[in-house]
Amino acid sequence: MVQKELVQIGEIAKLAGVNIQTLRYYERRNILRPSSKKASGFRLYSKDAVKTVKFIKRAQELGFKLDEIKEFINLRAPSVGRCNQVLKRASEKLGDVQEKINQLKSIEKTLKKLISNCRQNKTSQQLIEGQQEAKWGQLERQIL
Amino acid sequence: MVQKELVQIGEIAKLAGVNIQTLRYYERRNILRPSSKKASGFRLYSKDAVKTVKFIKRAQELGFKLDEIKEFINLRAPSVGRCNQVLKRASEKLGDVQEKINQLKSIEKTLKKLISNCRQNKTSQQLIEGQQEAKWGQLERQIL
DNA sequence: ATGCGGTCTATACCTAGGTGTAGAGTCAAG
DNA sequence: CTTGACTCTACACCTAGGTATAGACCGCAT
Repeated sequence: MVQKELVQIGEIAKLAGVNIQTLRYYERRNILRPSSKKASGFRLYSKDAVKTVKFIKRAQELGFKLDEIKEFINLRAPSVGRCNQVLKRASEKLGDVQEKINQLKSIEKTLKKLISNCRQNKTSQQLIEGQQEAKWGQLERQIL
Repeated sequence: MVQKELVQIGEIAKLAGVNIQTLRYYERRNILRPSSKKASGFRLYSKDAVKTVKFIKRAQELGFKLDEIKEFINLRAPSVGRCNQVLKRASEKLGDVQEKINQLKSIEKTLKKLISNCRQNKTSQQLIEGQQEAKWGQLERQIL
């Protein structure tokens, strides 16, 4: 009901910055299907597909597998009808996402300490080795 | 200067919940080396290695590649001496981490909306299809 | 001194997620 | 009605990150 404009696979690939083969692969994996096909077999995508592909790529960088990403994507389209189902899956996903956020925040905190430690080091040039060691030791136990 | 207690590879693998081969693989990749080796060639690890392995696994779930994780780990040990270097790498890493956090937060937000939308749906059972559609459309444009 | 579990190296194999290639069909422009 | 860019299917190949297997060695308890 939007995006009447259909484009070919090469256009989507270029705009989304991925290989054409990747799009065909996503189709095989049932992750992203073209809106339609010409009689000749040419795939036709709505331009929204670009956003979907970019979402997929972003989600991958966040450590989600393609199958998980598929679930994210499925949370919308087929949902009209089985809302309980969506509620369940979405809540699970939300938990995963929040867990990842917490893990990252803990890494963030450690990095910040590492950095501020290092800056102190710089200002008070050449600290006594012993103290230095002790500090690194502390951080080690936090980061790992 | 801590953890004098050295254990064999199988112990670390069991405690960290990974395959023994994985530890040998990490050694080949220079990500995690045993503290020492017996004359016989048996690897000996300090128990801290368990934490390191768990950190590696967590970082992988967050979408970091082994090479990136290696950098994280290297931010500590060899740092005594070249603090500027650490400062630089750590700041870059911090940026990456914060970017990931933001991406995840945006997904989190979308999921929350999806969920609350769905709950409304449930209470006001069977909404008019048109309105329903409109709502899903909105979310789609946010999530992707 | 021997049996048994743990470990060694080396090499082969596996899965996820693509990427490249060949050979043929499509289609708009000239 | 041909040419060049684009696309099709099918299949082979690639990288990262492991995992499995074979054949030999270690080391402690019986």
